Amino acid sequence: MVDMLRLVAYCKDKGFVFPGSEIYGGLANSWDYGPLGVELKNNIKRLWWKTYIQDNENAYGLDCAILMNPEVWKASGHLTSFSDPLMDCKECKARFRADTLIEDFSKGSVCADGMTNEQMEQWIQQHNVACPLCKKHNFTNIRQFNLMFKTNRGVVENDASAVFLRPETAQGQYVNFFNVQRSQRAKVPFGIGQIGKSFRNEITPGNFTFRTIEFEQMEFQWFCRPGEDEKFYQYFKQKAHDFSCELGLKNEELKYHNHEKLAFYAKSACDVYFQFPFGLSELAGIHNRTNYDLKKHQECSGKQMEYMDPITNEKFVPYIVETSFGADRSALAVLSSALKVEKLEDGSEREILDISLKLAPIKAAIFPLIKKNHATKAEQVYAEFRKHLRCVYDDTASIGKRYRRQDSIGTPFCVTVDDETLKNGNVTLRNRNTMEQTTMDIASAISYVISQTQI
RNA sequence: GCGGGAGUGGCUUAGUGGUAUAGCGUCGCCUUGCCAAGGCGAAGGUCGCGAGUUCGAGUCUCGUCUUCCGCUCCA
Repeated sequence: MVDMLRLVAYCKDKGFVFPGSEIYGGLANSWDYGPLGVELKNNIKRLWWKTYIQDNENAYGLDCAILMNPEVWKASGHLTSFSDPLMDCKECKARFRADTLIEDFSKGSVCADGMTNEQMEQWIQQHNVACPLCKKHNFTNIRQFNLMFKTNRGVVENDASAVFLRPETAQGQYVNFFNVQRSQRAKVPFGIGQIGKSFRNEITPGNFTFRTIEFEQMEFQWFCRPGEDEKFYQYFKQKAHDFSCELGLKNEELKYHNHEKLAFYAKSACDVYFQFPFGLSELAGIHNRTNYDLKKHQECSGKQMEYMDPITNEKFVPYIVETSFGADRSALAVLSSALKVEKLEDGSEREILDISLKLAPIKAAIFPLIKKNHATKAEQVYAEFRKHLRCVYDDTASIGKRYRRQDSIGTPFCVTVDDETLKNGNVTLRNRNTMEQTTMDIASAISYVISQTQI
């Protein structure tokens, strides 16, 4: 596997990923997908959609608003658990939560929950609270650290108009549970999925596109009867594995970790880990969230969230098994897994993107064998191909160099136009995986490439 | 957020206070009948950004942004 520096350089060089706002010196943890990157990511999203929505019995798509009623985030717990009052010790540089400092110092006799930041600062000063690590008394002021991005609705900046950019897409599926159920006449168990951007104000440097302040999630929520949740949880663990393999990730690059320490909403949780160049890290998560979310929304909204089973006439708040894939992480995993560097005999190196035919950003490249003899015909062939497939045309340099260029970005098929094409319309189709060359007419070549590469 | 490195055409890089180097890549022409051949030519850099010191700064100082390594944090 290539190292991270090489991968980042490759991505910029070929047009997969560029640093965000680069001409202004960039913006930390933001990246732009280039011409090839957007094709790759779209292919990944299409494959996910096909796997989880299209080719899945009783599953429905959704595309929710990024800005939601702030009450949603109260109900989900994000407004409290995503927001920490932080203080740093100026002496030893350790960081603490102010409420934890107070509660630990008072041995639990003081509850800091109702205190304002000013009150907490005052309390810490009055009681001469020492740094638990270095025992000194030199804290910074409280800085409110909220993982959610806040913005304002309307023209007046005040708390009444504060709205948040969603930190996960899942809540959109939860609040629309009955809209989907009713409009689609869906029966539990059924699933709702969506692909969309989420935003988190992360402080951690990000390992390229692995952790960014703005990222795309592919989330699928399966709503089921209480008691069936563990069965479906096992089912979706297997499905996540199958999808990872369909991305072209190899068995030995994937690891599974069942959580013992669980988040407040989950009954059981499993993460899919991928061996990234910087280490083993999370690619996806499967969570049995129980009926926690819908019950919370029932409490907070006052709306009934109980489903009436039309066959048994039972009423229950559905359990939810969530499968959450990172779209950007998936793209990064695919690139990490596929990029190979070959050492040649003369000491130079060549890059090869050994990516699956379905995910390849460019499906075919069309070449005239000799520019001055075959360019006109080749341009016509290109015009035919691009009606059906994402493809490119290249008439520069030698034919071998053009093959190598396409190999370096994972293009599965190269189509060469030569004298024979001028005579009888046959082109030469070269397959990157097998290195085989076959001759066929243009229409057959297009059909064949479509059949091999479409999702 | 803390500590320490780094930033010169797309990439790699020379340059230790006196007019900005080269290779690769890219583009054009010639050549080339199938896996990075060859020849000729061209474009592309206010040296991350902003101040300061100096007659003069890519080079020294300060700030700032980005990035890498190590901590810290992490639904």
